[in-house]
Amino acid sequence: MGNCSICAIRSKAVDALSPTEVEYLQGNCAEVDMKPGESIIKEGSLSSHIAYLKTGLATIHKKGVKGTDQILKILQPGCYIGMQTVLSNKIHQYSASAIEDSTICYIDITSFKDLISRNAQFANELILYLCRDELSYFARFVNVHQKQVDGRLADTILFFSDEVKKSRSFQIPLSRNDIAALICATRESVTRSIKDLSDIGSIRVKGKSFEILNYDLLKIISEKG
Amino acid sequence: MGNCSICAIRSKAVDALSPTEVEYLQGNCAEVDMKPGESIIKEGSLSSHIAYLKTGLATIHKKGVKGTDQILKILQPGCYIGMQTVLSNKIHQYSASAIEDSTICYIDITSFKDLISRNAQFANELILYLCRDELSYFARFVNVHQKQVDGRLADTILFFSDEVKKSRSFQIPLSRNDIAALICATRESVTRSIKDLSDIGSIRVKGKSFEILNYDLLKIISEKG
DNA sequence: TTTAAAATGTGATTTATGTATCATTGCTAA
DNA sequence: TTAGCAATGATACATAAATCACATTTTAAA
Repeated sequence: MGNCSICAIRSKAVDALSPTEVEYLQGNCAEVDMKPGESIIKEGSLSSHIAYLKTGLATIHKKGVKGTDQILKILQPGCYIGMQTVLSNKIHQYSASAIEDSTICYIDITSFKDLISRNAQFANELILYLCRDELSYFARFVNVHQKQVDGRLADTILFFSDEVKKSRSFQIPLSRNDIAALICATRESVTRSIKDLSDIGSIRVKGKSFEILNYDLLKIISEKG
Repeated sequence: MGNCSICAIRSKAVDALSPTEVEYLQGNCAEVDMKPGESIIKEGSLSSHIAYLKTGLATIHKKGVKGTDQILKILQPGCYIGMQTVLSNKIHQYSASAIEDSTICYIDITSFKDLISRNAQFANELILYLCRDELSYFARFVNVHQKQVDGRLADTILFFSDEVKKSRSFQIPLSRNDIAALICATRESVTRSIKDLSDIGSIRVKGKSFEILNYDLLKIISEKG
């Protein structure tokens, strides 16, 4: 069981809670360690808890008409998982899985709802969170449709470098198939695109290890599509 | 100036306000009539108000790397416009335009924020609204990438029939270009796809007038992609 | 270590859709 | 009405990316 009051990466929403409320939250949440590949929440299952990614890295993914999953987002510490579903629906509308060693806090949904109606500032922070989150999907939606595979792959590599790993040399903890599901392409196209970007000298890739050799060039490809 | 307290299509969130709060809201909002094509909010502009679609029909759209706009959503009465931007950002991240005669209520953003921090139930309803909204984008995101143009067009026709016009025979107040921007295709593909769906006898189309001849067939195309 | 299974790379081929071009229709306004 | 312009339809062509099929590498297991 974690201690929410001293949690270093607790959300802004939790910051808005009173000590008593934090204690209440803490009493109704459970911390779980997860290995890559483990399922955090599952599309189609009944939702009794919402999850909070405390440490690690995860994806949310959703089944499409073709039967395969599309990765909607890479989640970093500080993300709520399943909040949209829990509040407006009884069944999870998407899945989430760890892709690195992660710690998840499962929060009882009734308690969570309780806090929302009791503390307007808590609710307010959640609204901000949801707004930001939705705007990021808008940008992603438009980008994915106006860029071709090379541009989308460049986006992803830059995202991992700039936002996640904060380094020019890093591991992307996704299979080629996963990357394809993320950038809306096929495994083969991802392979070819990695080759393209390597051939022009913008990146060096070995398995899951990526290194950015020419950041500006990669940026250009990302921006022109 | 509208009268929020007797507004027939006011949001659930406003339902949660006290009479005094409704009066406060009313004092800080302005009702505007709009013609098709008129801009409700504009991407890149400073946001001082959020909008509420009282009557009519509108789109939200966002500029992509290619320079052209992608339509993110068709808005029906009861939708908030620019809420995501206003709460987390100073600049509108997307545009909205009327596509039929519409009535828009512009709400002063400071007042709106005020109400959120004063009334937890109001905030709670907004959270529900945002959650539902985001989930709809998840579904749309996955669909658009796993269906081809015929399936996406079928989706759109079914959407207008089932959700908007509640009839098998109706007008879609969008140009071919607009439809293309909505289903992530080109004008030419839309034309071809309309011809496809007509040829198999699922629809009859004349200009902007659509009639569904074989609902089940259209549904199959929508579902199989 | 050896073997099996999964993931990845590669090339050939197909296909859906974009691009380009031009004809036609319909609408707006004088 | 007629001119002018935007929207639409239609067709030929180009291409990005999917699909298919198979080789190779990596990983996991025995």
